[in-house]
Amino acid sequence: MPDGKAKGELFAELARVGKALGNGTRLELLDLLAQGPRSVAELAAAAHLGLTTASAHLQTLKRAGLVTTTRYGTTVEYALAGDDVAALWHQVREVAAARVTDVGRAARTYLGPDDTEEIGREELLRRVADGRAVVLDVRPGPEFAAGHIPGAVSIPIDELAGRLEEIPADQEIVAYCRGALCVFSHDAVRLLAAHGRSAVRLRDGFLEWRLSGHPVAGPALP
Amino acid sequence: MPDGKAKGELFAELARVGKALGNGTRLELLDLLAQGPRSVAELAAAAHLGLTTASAHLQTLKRAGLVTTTRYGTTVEYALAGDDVAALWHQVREVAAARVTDVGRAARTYLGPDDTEEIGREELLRRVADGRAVVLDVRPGPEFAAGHIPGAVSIPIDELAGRLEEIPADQEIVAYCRGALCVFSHDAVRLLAAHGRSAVRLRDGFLEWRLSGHPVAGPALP
DNA sequence: CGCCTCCTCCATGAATCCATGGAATACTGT
DNA sequence: ACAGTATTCCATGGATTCATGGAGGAGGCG
Repeated sequence: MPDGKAKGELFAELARVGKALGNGTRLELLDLLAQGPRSVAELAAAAHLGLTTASAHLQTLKRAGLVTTTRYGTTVEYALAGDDVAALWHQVREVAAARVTDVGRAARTYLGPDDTEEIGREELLRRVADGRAVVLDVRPGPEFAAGHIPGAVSIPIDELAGRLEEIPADQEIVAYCRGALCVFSHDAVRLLAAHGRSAVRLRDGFLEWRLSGHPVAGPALP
Repeated sequence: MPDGKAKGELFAELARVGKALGNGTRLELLDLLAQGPRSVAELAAAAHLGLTTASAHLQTLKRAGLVTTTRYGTTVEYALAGDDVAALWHQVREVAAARVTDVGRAARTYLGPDDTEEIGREELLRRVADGRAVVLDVRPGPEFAAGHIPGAVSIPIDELAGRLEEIPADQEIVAYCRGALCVFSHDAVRLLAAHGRSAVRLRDGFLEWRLSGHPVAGPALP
């Protein structure tokens, strides 16, 4: 069977994509990049990594074709190579959540108790159309700027406690953040509830909103 | 930031799925399993692997939750854990084909020259409905038995040369095999063309047929 | 040109992965 | 219980990966 070598090479090339996904730190960087382009230093800070460590992992991702780089002066901006990569990352999470029992446990540990109500994307649209709810984006400012749900108000989770009065008191609040693995919206709903506000959480987050074809305001990914 | 540990653990758990995809041999096994359940010995033979090597990789896949095992007497049958895993494998291939330039080159080397005509799934259905074409499944017998396109005729590629007369001469032939990375249908179309038959190839293969929600004959995956 | 910022390259030791044989286990049939 | 088959467990050496420091570009600015 002379094609044994060619076949092995083909699968080895495919495995480069898999290898890139085989490290928790890289997945964390990928999750951040799914929200929008970032520089190396920003990514390192957001993921609590050393600069060289972050750079090394980003280059691994780049070699696997999952991210691209653009130079702006001295800074290098990394971005997801395309929405197919975001879809891949989403599918990894889907499979892991469904098949790896420890993922469910780890997710509950990270996200906290299951004490917040969540609604789906269609329900969000319905409540907004009815004028019943305001949509609150609690991600960091730059991520909101890179793209968000149309009509959403941006109050990063760090500033939420001090800016409560900016949210109309007579409306229900629907908070969202990055995605299913993001803790911000959980924290936001708890904080709002503690202040007597009626708040629910969007199931999943902005990544899934975008992947499911819903409209996005602000610059889109290339 | 006290949740740093929990977050790291969560991503590390997710990375177990990625790690499982980070080896060409395992991807090859996954590709075979996407066609239907198989025993360890069958998989080892199909992928030209040592028995212990195949067993070790299959257990890695199992630990990552991508496959399940069922015991039948002394033999252990491995199967994909679900269609979400097949979708993940498909998405890996999509991204790799689009983003890793070497994958395109390796695929061409493996699949051979681009000398065969291919048609899409809808076009296949149209030609069959018109009575113009017969559908030919050239995968090994057990894979056909595990599931196939309704109405397809099974002639494994190894036996095709000796069973040409079984195919009606007045019809066009649409050959398919496992998926986009499977060489059988390419070879089949070349062989049929060399014998003066009018033959085209289904784009992609059975995996994509099933994932896109088209009907399947024979036992389906759990 | 010097100097600063941002990032990449290089080297290193610890840890992990990989393929592979030989031994051990699980189950079947007699 | 015994022999036979299918699979897993175990040990091993070689290769790869990982995090992290320090040196080395690349580009902007005075």
